[in-house]
Amino acid sequence: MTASPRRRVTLTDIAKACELSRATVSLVLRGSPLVHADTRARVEAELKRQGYVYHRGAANLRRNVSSAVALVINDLSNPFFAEFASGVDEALAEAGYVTLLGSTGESVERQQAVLASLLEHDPAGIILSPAEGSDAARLHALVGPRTPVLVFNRELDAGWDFLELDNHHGARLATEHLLGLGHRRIAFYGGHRDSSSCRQRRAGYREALAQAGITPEPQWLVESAPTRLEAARQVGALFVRDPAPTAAVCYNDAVALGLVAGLTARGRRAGHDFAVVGFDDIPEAAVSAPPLTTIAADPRARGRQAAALVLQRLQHPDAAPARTVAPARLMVRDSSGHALTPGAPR
Amino acid sequence: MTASPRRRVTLTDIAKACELSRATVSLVLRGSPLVHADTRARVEAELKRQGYVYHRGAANLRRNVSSAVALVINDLSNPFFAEFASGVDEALAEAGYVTLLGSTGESVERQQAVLASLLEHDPAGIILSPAEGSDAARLHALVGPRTPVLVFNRELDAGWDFLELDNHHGARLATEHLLGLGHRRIAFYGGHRDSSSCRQRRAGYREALAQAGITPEPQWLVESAPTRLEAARQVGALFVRDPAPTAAVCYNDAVALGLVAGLTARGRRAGHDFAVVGFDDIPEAAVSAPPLTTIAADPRARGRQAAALVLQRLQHPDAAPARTVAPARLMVRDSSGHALTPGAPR
DNA sequence: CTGAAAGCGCTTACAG
DNA sequence: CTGAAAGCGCTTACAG
Repeated sequence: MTASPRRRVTLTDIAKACELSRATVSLVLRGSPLVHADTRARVEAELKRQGYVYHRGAANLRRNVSSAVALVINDLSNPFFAEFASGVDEALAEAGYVTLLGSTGESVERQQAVLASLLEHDPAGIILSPAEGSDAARLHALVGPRTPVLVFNRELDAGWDFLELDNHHGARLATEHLLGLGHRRIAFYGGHRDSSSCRQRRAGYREALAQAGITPEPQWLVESAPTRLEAARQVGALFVRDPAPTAAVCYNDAVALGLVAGLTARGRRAGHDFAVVGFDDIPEAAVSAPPLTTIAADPRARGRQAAALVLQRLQHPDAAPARTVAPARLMVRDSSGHALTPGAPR
Repeated sequence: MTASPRRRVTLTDIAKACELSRATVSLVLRGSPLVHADTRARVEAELKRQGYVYHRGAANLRRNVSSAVALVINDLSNPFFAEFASGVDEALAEAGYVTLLGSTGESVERQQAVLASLLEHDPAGIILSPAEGSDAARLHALVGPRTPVLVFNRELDAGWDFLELDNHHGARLATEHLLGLGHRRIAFYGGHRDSSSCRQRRAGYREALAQAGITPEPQWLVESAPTRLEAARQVGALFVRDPAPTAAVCYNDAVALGLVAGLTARGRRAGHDFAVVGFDDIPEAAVSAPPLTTIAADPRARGRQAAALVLQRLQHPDAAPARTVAPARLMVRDSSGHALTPGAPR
């Protein structure tokens, strides 16, 4: 580790110093059993002495392989995606891959630009959580047939592998939980109707209500951007007319926490006079006040799963596209409160 | 965009199809004005027709440049780092660089491994938020003299650029705010004594207290892992003996939110009978219940700044290492409550 | 304005 | 067990 000059130390430098060919040094690097033990030791000492750093890009170019996987998500400041990215990166690192990060900020145009840029770095595969409004054909034309894509979270009809959360079933579980506690006027709060995950969650909610003989009223369906702040701002919409809902299934936890905050600001208490269920089980859900009843999606585990699926696809490029459904689990905490006492809020 | 075979389309393919040399096609790609307009048009049509994707790795190898920057952080599931990473990625993408992600999970050993792996991908520079207990000499030996490093958040005596938060001043601001509200028994809550950012924040806290003629008692100094959950568990330590503190400066927002939750669990209300100030201003701070008074570090802006600093270093490899201090700003919200009424909680 | 040639740092049959 | 040679996909002086 001499305080060497700026020039990169290459295989050729090591070969020269050891009076060997580059081929032999390369064999040492790749751990070939062909090399004589003494030669190996000499080379390894010299590698260390000169502070050699393997140039994986050059090797990959020659071998026609890639050791990178691109991860394209909406935005890391959404904790769900941060956890997801964390899981992806962890699993990829374990498998010897490096993660190339890209954020779309939920913009279809930025998504095209980001993908185009990442593709130039020759990723072995892509994990893509599509921006809202993505056009499958356009994406497919951009990515081409050589790079496998694992789509996460939002369906995309592009013939790629798909890892989906069980949105429908999760929302059913949430709604049935509230019905079981005696609620009859249950809102579906937050999210945009045109997002596929939101549509699926609403469908599960409607199905559970229908089975209980209930048709949701317009006032029970409140849209909002899927952020805490926006959700907090919309709370008034639930209470414009009596009788107002007594409970809400929320599009996600961010929205649920916003709803809780908005209720507090209006002098109501989640878990006491209004029951709230979230979706995602982000880390804050367990420690918010009150702790949030929610549907666990375990984004970190989903990240690991996405990494595993894309790596598996690299082994079997010609297998049929797979659809994987990640299970949803109800986590009961305080925000959904206790059973409604008969005759309480009518 | 023909549904082409699996083989990669290269410059050579385009050159052949256009009956030109690879050199000319390369000039088209790089936008050289030398090429005749007609030739350019022909080439560009063919590039599109065959779905050509530029292989930046090969070009970089030949040109001896790199278009990647490595970002090594503790963990994306910490929202502070998620925001930071988001800002880094955004600014790097704008400058035409791609972000290589690495997480240490606060382990010095994983940090060595992650860096070694990332270095093999030949990053132009590294943005490193060092794991606790990092050894500067060991890191320097690993990275070598060729790759510039921008250290973020925790000081590291390795002769690299350093972007630091103004921890000392921030904690002073927080403490003076509480003193100004009439508090005299002010705790410093959370964090580990051996982390440099924690030491600096404590020093600012002590300095402000000293200036008010106050010496902190042992009971006022509570250590905890810097997470919400751990912080919530330690709350009892503040109240083991009377008189207990009436306010706390927290190591960071995660800890502050944990403290708020712990207080609630013990029947106390942050902002009413106990004043809480956080540090970082993570997104939740503004929307928690109660909203958190805190020191804004604006991690996304810090991320952009870190990216700018490392890119600037690439232009001036031989300039002296720079230390940049990012300003701290007090954000007053509800968790620090109103002025103590004289004679209230003694 | 275009082409022939060399080379970035590595690997991999193929000889010996 | 080791070496000479070709080649991955690109760029860049240098000629013409």
